Amino acid sequence: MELELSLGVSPALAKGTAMHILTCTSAGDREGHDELVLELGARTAKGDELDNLKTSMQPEDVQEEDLYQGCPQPTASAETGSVSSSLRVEVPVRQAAKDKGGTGFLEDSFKEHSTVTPRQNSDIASQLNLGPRQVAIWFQNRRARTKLLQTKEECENLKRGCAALTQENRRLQGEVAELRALLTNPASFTATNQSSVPFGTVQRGPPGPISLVLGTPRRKC
DNA sequence: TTGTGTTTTACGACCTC
DNA sequence: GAGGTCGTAAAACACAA
Repeated sequence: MELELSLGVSPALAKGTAMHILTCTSAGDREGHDELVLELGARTAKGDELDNLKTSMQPEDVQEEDLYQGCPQPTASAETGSVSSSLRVEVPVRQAAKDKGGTGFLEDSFKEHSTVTPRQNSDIASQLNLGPRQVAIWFQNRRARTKLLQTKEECENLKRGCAALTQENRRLQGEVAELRALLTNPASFTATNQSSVPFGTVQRGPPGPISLVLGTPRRKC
């Protein structure tokens, strides 16, 4: 008897790349019970192994606690041959990013330099038990995230600047309207609107352009 | 529990040096 | 050609209803 269960189909699976296989094999009859052998492996849909999976998913490297971190471990019943509980494989990079201290080893490396040389890449990969490609992709995505955050920040600054300019524009338009009103009806220049046009008088001179003369503020007595 | 929005991982296409 | 960005899919995750 051999059961093959597909686990955690990644997007790559649909594109013909990676799939995790849990193989459940019946290895004979002992005292009336089948012995169940569970194998966890990784292979692509084409049957070849992937670089990242080689390093992170090889059965001999994988600790059970790592695989089922935060999840109930699956139990296999020899009586029924059924596998219960939900199976979930922690994305190794996610875990690695959390490990090695609070901010994460990868984050620390990124703070030092946002790009890594192939040498640094493989160093980090070996320290975190990840594939070099996983590390490279993590840095790519991290750079993209930084850029996105910067863009958002710039966008917010521009919005703020725009709002301030709009406000200033409104104020100036109001001033222009008041001054225009003064030009058409100077008699309306009362005490109330004097305050809104401080220190200014409108002079009507000889025919030609009308000028606004700014004076000095009057002292209160 | 479920629906929904966000984040993370991974990839292919394309670009640049 | 190596290594970068960009756009995207899908899984994982967070959280409100």
